[in-house]
Amino acid sequence: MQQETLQKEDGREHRSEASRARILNAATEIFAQKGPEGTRVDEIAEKAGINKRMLYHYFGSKEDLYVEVLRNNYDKIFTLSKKAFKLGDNPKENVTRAVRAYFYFLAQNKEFVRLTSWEALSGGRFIGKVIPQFFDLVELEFGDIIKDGIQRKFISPDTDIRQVLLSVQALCLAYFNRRELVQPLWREDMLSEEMLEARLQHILNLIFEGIFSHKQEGE
Amino acid sequence: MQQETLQKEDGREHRSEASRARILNAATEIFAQKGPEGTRVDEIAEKAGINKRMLYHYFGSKEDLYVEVLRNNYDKIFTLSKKAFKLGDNPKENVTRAVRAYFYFLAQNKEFVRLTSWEALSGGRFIGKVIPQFFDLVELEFGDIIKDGIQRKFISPDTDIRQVLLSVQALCLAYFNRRELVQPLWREDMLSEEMLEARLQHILNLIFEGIFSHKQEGE
Amino acid sequence: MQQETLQKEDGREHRSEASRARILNAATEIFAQKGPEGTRVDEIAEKAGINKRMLYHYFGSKEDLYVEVLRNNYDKIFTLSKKAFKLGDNPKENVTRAVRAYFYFLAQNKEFVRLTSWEALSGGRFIGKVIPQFFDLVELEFGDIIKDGIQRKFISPDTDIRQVLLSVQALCLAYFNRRELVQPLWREDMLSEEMLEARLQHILNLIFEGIFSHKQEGE
Amino acid sequence: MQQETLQKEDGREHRSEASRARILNAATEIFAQKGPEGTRVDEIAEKAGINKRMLYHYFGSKEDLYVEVLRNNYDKIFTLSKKAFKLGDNPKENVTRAVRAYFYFLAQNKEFVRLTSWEALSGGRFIGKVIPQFFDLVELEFGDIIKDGIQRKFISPDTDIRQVLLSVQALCLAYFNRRELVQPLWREDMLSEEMLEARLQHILNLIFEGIFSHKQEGE
DNA sequence: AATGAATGAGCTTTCATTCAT
DNA sequence: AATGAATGAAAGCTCATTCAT
Repeated sequence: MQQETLQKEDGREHRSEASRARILNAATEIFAQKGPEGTRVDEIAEKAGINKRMLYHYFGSKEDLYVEVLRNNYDKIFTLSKKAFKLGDNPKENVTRAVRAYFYFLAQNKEFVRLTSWEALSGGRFIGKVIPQFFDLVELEFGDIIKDGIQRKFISPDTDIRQVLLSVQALCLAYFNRRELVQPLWREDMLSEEMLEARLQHILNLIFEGIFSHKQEGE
Repeated sequence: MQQETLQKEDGREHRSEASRARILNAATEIFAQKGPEGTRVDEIAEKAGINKRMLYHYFGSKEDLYVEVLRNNYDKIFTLSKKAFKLGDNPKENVTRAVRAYFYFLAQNKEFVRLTSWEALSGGRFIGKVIPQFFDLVELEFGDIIKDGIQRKFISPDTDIRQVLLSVQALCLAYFNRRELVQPLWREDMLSEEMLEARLQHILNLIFEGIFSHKQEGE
Repeated sequence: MQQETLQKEDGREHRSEASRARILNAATEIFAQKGPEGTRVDEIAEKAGINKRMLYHYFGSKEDLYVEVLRNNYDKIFTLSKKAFKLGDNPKENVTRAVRAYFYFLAQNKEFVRLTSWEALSGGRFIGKVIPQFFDLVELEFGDIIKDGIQRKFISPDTDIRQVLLSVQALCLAYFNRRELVQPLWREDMLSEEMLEARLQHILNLIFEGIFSHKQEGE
Repeated sequence: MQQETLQKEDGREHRSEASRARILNAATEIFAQKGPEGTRVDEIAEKAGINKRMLYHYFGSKEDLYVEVLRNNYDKIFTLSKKAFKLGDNPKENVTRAVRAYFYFLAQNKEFVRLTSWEALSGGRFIGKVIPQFFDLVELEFGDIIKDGIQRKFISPDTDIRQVLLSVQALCLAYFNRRELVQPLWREDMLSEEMLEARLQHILNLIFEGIFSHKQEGE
């Protein structure tokens, strides 16, 4: 079914590559918006401006196309994690840098956020085909940062790294995930630069300090 | 669409009520599992052990049934928030009590968690019909707890309550939401009593202290 | 199926007779309005204010009920024809009397008009069960009137009686049949006493004189 | 609903047009036979020899298809009225020509006759979507003929044109409408050339003379 | 490489009818 | 005599997929 086009380095057939890309873009947008079940093949074809038949020509089936969309999006974060998560000397700065990178990646990849959520709800039914040993690749690198923080005694030694990873992810993702639901109640545009930065600072603050002021607590 | 068969005090329509309830239960389970689009009416009917026709008799349409399922589940958390969020004297204890109540409510209402998520993804398309001014009703009460914490100077005055609410919700929900995705990587059963309590402690710790030990930081 | 209630002269069970009558009335109205295919059994039951089950108890099936409705309505015109079509001495008066009787019968039996039309369209599918040798019983008597008119040389001897019957029927029926369609174009209320009488006069005039004035024609 | 596939002058979509036409033909026949309620979409598809899906592709819904069938048939009589109802010098000939044209149009358009009747019974529910200001377009032109007859003093000045139109229509339509019902009683084939002509002559005679011989009457 | 036309399986919904009391 | 609850068959409609060019 899944006809991988192998003509990448022969330089001919721009048309075909272009068509394939347009399908993939359209599919990404619609799958992200409506989920795998809610998406209609016709809608993708129309949005891509190509004949529905080509979609099957290039991707084999609706499901295969969806998987391809997932792969494509996970490649992005894989790339990010490779680049942005260098381990520096200062654990706090390491965490700050990584969370910031992750948070703004999500801000700029709306589709990624939603695709992840659909996947979470379908219990990773499809993602398994993309990343057999799935977990957000980010976690690997980020895990190392936490480990390093523990070794350097900045973070308590009995910290469960998995919990931390889950929490950081949740704190970042939720802002975008629940945005449509809560936007009506927040006055400001939640995607404005200021609000994004405000959310990031809230997250970092939470991670480093919690919300309870320690002087009070220490009394 | 004839939702409420009027009780003519002759006590005979138990059957009717029972059928209605069985449909609602089956629907809750399947809608939670597969989402509004992925759910098949036949499957609900089969699971409820009734003729498909009755489903339309009692609920009018698939969509109306879904909305009814939502309403039913939101009633539960509404009840919870009324009961569990009394404001006591100690802000830290208030928060602890509320978070614990919310977290264990989620632990015990798997369907609620998933229904919420489907709704978030569909941009609250249906929930609007249930709660016109939608937001997790919990937020209202929980917000008061935070406000009180600020007034008593346990929480910094420039704290954005909305951010806190979003974060607490995210920290609790994510554990159940992403469970299916990450379970393979965690050795223990994430729903065991110990693990649930461990997660709750992690969340409370994060809220009160953050993950960075302050002595280290303070050096 | 068709359970003819045979308790007519034992005087007991008024309730049952009453129920049967209410079903028949409701059915008559709705069948006349929407036709055999467009009618819903539930609607009849609701209008009759009885349980749907009784409908089956008394009439066996939807179709049998429809046939019963037809029989009931044809009885009316049968009765009419027995009463109103006495053969007098003056052919013109005979015709006038008969047409008037028929026309006003239609005016007062809206349902009869419509039921006849549905039957005509279904090719007498059901009426066959009521009147094996069907034709509007009126025709028999009216036919005699025309025959008499011919014998007395008031009507041309080569007149085809069947054509005349068909025409008279058409001229009367059409006024009520097409009323809903043309009413918007006629200013007056087509069912007012004046307009009814006007139509009757037009029909009689047409039958006796045609619409072309003979003086002109004779020139 | 995508009714008109735009001709891209490459002449290839004959198939498409042909399919559309076959659906329309099949639909016309079956809707005429069984009425909008009695018609089954599957039956149309089977008769047209196409997949049911295409019917929805071309026409959107069963109801829209029905409306299209109506439009299509009313176009025919519109065309007729444009062509056949020229106003000549002799009123009697004008009427004769028009009635003949109308009568034979009905004889040759069995479906039109029945579709009109279904519409009349449903109170013009659908026709409204086709001809907003509905009335048989014929009436317009025919009305002019009568008016002209009045002006030239061939027809009495107090004649109500609406009544005449209604009557002429009724006299023509009824012959075809009630044919199925009365055919068993007439020996001859009512659709034979001779019988058609006989009916037309009867109608014309009725219009011009009435059925009562004037010598008798005049005595 | 690309397309318009077509399809079959399956979905939601409706309806006349019967069961159990 | 009367009823509320329940049903199976079939209706209208949709969707991913393939055929023919």
